[in-house]
Amino acid sequence: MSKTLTNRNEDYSQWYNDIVLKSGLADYSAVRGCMVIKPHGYALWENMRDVLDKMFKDTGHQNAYFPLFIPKSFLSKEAAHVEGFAKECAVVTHYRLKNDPNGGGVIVDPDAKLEEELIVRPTSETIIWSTYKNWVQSYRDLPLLINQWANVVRWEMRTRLFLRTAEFLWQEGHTAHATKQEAVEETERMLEVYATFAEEYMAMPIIRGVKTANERFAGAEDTYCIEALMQDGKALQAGTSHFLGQNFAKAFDVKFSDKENKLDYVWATSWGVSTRLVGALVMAHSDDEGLVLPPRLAPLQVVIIPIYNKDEEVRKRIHDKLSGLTKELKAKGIRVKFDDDDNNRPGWKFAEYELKGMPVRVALGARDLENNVAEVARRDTKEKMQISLDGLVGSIEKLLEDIQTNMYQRALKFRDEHISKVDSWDEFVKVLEEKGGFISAHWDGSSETEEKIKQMTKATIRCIPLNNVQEEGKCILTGNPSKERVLFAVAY
RNA sequence: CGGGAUAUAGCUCAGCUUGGUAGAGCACCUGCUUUGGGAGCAGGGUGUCGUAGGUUCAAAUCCUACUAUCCCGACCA
Repeated sequence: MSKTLTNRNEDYSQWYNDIVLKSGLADYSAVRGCMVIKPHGYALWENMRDVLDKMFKDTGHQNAYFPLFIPKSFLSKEAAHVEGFAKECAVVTHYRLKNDPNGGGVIVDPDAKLEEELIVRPTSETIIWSTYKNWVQSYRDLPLLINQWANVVRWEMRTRLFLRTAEFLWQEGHTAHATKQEAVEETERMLEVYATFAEEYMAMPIIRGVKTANERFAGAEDTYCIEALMQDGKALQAGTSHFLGQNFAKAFDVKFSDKENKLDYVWATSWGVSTRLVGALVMAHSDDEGLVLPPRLAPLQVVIIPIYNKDEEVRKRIHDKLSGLTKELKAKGIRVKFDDDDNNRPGWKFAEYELKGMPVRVALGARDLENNVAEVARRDTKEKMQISLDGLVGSIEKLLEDIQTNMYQRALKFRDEHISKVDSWDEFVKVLEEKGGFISAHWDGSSETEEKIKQMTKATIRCIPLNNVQEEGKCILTGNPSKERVLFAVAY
């Protein structure tokens, strides 16, 4: 019983840390703010990456790879961009170590100072746009649709496993277009890719929206986002897609000749999701017994556990039956593990696979064999069923789909119950304190008001939902006129 | 970067007040018995007591500095 988790209701943060560590997703590392992603966590990320990668390619993008290091001067070319990232950049100043003449191991060789310092990329707009300058001359070179899978570094003061670490893995798409309209369409298209991924694969409902000026990406004209709601009532930005206008094209002088042979700057987008999605997945679905993973992303979808007894003949029959079942499931493309390891007993395995979030567990013992059934347990509801061995593969296939759907519906219900329409300041504060979740309220559109609300309540405007209903109202704080409601929440 | 806490076996922690040669549980290893919700018995190994100084005959224990981690703030995907 060494792996009991902190109760979700007692201490949500501690529960989150416990579950990430004990389910084997990740571990702390020797480096401040950086984590080790363990095989179970990395397998989850690989599945996310593979699905997204296919979606990117299906929408016409190609992968490429740009350097980890960015010359310091590049970063200062776009004013808003510098301001956004300067405070959290790791800087490389030297390129060589040497033995300490005083015997203290190695030291930085003071003679190996770089002429120009290098920044470890916090994001790659600058290095990429300095390159695009050479790639784009004519409208025939456009659109340029590139994505890269990479690691980035942002020197965060306070880190949390997956949600905010100094180094993280992500993908960043960077595209160049001939017209503003095309670029805006691309921005929206990729937001929709993220939304589809969140809903259909992560089983996580999200709200599509646009950020306010305060929350906008440094250097963007418009930042679109998908916002998810975690079980503790806090919001989490799960993906962003930016319309960059001509800001980077101007900063890096990326021009093209159009059909009329007129020179113009290209229009840009960038978009990204990160390993933060793993944290989102954990906080959206998991419970006090451990992870609950959606079948479409779970590293393993089905675990099969034999329950043997002393009888060698029965043991062999159980083993043969389950080996056969494993093969059949694999043939159907189901990710399955037959845990025939004799070192751990069934009870231990049940608990362990629940902790790891395995969607479906099949157990078979002598008793079941006699009745021609298997015990099938689903992780999302913890329901156990006796299912006939005849047609078991079909039952499991269907069950995996049911689980995927049920997880989404359950999260959707929770999310919808946690969007509160509020029309007075007192109510706003009360709902924030007592219920959490999204608050749909009127706002006068000014950054000052948004900032005040943030200081008073910690709540920020998560987004202005796309296709938002236009409705006359009064700002929740100032009483000034407003044309639409926006979504507030305390966020991760 | 400010406030708080912590640092001892792989993990969780006791020991520190009152200085005297390092402890428990879990995990691990061996064997046997077991196997339907984190097995039982027997035996066994495990330490630079976070790092560096200082006080002392003697430091896990007292003092100083440093480092790291966690929690709470400011900042952020």
